[in-house]
Amino acid sequence: MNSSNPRIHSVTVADVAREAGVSKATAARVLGNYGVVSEKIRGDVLAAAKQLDYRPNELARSMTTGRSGIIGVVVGDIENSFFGYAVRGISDTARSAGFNVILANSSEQIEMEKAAVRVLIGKRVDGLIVTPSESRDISHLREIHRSGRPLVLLDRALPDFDVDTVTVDDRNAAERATEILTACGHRRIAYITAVDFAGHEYKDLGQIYTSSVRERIEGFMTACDIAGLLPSDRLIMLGATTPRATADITDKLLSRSNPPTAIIASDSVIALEIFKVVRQRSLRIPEDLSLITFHDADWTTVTSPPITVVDQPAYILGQTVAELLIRRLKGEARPPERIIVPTSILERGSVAPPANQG
Amino acid sequence: MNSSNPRIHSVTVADVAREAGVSKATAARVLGNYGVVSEKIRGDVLAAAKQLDYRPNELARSMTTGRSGIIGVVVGDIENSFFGYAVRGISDTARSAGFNVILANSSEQIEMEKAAVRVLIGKRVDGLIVTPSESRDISHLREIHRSGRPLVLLDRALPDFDVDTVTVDDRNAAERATEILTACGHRRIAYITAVDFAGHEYKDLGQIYTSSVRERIEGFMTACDIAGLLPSDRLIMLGATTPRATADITDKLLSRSNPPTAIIASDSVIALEIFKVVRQRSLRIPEDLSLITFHDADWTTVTSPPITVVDQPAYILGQTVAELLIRRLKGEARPPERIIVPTSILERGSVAPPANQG
DNA sequence: TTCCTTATTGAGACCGGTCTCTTATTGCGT
DNA sequence: ACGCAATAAGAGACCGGTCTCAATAAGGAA
Repeated sequence: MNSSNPRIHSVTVADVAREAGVSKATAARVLGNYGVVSEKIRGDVLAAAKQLDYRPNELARSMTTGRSGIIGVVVGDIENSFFGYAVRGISDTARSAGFNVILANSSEQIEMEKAAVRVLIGKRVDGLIVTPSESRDISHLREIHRSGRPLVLLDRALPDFDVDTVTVDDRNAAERATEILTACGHRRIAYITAVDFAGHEYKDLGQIYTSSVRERIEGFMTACDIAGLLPSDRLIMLGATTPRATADITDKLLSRSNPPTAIIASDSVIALEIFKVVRQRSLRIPEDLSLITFHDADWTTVTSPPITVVDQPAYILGQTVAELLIRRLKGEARPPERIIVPTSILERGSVAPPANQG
Repeated sequence: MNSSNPRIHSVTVADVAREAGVSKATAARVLGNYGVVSEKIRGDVLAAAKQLDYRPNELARSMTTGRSGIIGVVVGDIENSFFGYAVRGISDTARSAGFNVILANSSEQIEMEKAAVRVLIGKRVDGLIVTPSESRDISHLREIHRSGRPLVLLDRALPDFDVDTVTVDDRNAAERATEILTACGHRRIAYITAVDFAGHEYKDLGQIYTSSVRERIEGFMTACDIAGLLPSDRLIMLGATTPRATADITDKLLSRSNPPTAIIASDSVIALEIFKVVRQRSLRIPEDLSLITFHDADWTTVTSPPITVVDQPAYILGQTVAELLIRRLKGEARPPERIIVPTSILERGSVAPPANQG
């Protein structure tokens, strides 16, 4: 990056000091708002600063103080409105506490996540908020922690990593959602999630390295078991990472000789695609297929019928995680906390008893 | 912010140099990847760096180079998915060119916009991308420009401010959208926008300080005039800044003795609210009311009927604006460019001839 | 009036990099 | 074998702030 950028010369404390006829140290005291300075001198320096239009260089300030006033945030996918709200919650909370936010996207890929963390550490962020995309390889997270920088996990807990964490009650939510379906009479239910895995075929939980996904699947299976569903009628589908993939998965599912009578989508992006496929096949919701999705996305209220959702308070989640981090940043020392934010299920019109069939 | 944070001591070039038994300058050369160093020494230094787990301090690097590798972005409202896509376009483009992004939200308020710009300048961003919320007070933007930092305007042009700008063809888009309605037989049409103004009552264009809004209104009015609508039947509504306000405006509009037979919404957030109010009043789209909105939000395809939209290529817009900025950052000197990205209208099912009435 | 305490201001080191300028080596032509 | 150019490594200044410590001035007690 050999730029011809002719180094922008900006006004420094030294310039202001000269203009005001005081030492650099004194000018710095006034401008940096620390130490003690007489009222007269303060006035002089301020006047000089105004005169020269002085703007503090936060970079230089950060260098000496060791504090950058920046919080690094790594999320899986900003395009997903769930994360959008969460990020907004983080930003608002951070700003009102005087912090800025640098955002990075991992696309749910561990390598991109590691790269993002490396960059943020390089930028000397004061602390990090991460949505870990895997629970297997967390060396980079342990490293953050070891370096003394506060870290808070968002939306996904890591079992063997004891650090501040804010999640929703995924297992319970999935269980309750599934229960609604089984109570309604559904005996063959699919759960579609974005987690990918070589082969796309679900075999057992050992494959699943993302904690929230894992918990949801556990909740789903628990509810299925309680209702006495056959294991072969619990259809767990992985790999809905793109609209195209989601459509293919849904298509395949609905083309079976014994298709599921209900589907649970792990996020609203997936649900939207499912909805489109269903409509394209001229199936009716909820008569031919019941649908429940995680996240109360805006579109779920304007479809016909509106969609029953697991409402995750994304904004609050972001707010909470930011507050936790900021408290650490302010020096609060306490054992790691794991906050679980409750969800609620908003029953709308997308669930009905299945049409009777084999 | 008196933190008890015990300054995190990190490994520096000096530490690596000592470990490798070379001078600081030499270590810096291999670590910073500049200058010439013999292969042997390079190996030694790299080994020492690995050994000590050296991580460069980007802050310090930025201080001397004067370049931070950060692009500052100020948008009106990240929650609006239009901006969401645009920001994603910016981030992706920036990252692949080696830049990071700091995001700030102005909530479409000029004072917050100014504050955001001040903070970003303080952080010594290399360049800025701004969605100006007003075209009246742009002193802070002129200042950025004067300071030698590249600035590119996104989505909204500023007539008297000649700087790189990327917008869509708002005037034309609005005119075409309106034309679709008039051609269909509509004679009383409302245009609802988020721009606020004391009194909320539209009087004339002189009130409108946001260029894209202004252009759209101009396009709207032009099409109405061509179709021979009475000026009093061009209903321009300001102040749809919150869901609540939008609902109120829509309610008031539909409660008139002579309600409009068609509505154009200036963004998808507004349209969503209009849709909800319409449905709540048990009116049918398009039989009782035609609706067109700017921005092809995901929900517009899953309603019954799906909504006709002005498709603004938000991601491309973001990509383009970032590319323009990065070219400047790399030292390209050329007269300011104003790029206008074309939009297209996706005709779906929300427009039909009005039921005949007064 | 003299000494000590307290309030201000100044001088200069430091943060962790980059970069210029020197100095010490090495290699090549003749 | 000698001189000169090219190459590699070292020394130290600098970026723009913060912060410690010393120096000076003013005020109060004895």
